[in-house]
Amino acid sequence: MNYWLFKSEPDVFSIEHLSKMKKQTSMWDGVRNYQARNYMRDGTKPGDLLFFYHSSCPQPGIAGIAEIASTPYPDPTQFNPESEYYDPKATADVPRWVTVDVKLKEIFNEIVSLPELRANPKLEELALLQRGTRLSIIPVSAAHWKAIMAMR
DNA sequence: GCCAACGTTGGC
DNA sequence: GCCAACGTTGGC
Repeated sequence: MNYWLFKSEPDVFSIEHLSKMKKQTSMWDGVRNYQARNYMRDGTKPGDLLFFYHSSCPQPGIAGIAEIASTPYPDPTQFNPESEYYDPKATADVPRWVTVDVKLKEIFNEIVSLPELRANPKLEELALLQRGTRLSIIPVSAAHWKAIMAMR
């Protein structure tokens, strides 16, 4: 069982959006970075847990928890010319991007904010907090997961 | 394969 | 809106 952190801009898709979806489950589409895709394609398994992180917003931080609810499959938006995630170089035979379904597990009463995360000495090596990390899919160790769960 | 120019991310 | 730090693109 692995732990992850998935980033999303709440203006586009927030944990509140996820809570209103049918079965509180949604496809996590639009990942268009190779390293993030590789984590998603090669790393995520049904039952894995993820922190739902809100970025590029007034209060950046971890808003709650979701569960990986499918195996990875081709992201349909890459084939849709109407989508902002359309990739003309992707074909049905050779898809380039993948997605997984995620299911809501818990919304934190209060966001565990980025400054709080930075202030926790146990999280010094958390990949999210390293200089230059911009990945939207980031692995989280069991120890880091536990430390963050204690902060909510 | 190199690298300059450009685009994106994301905190502030 | 600014800017640092990446990633991508494309000419050569």
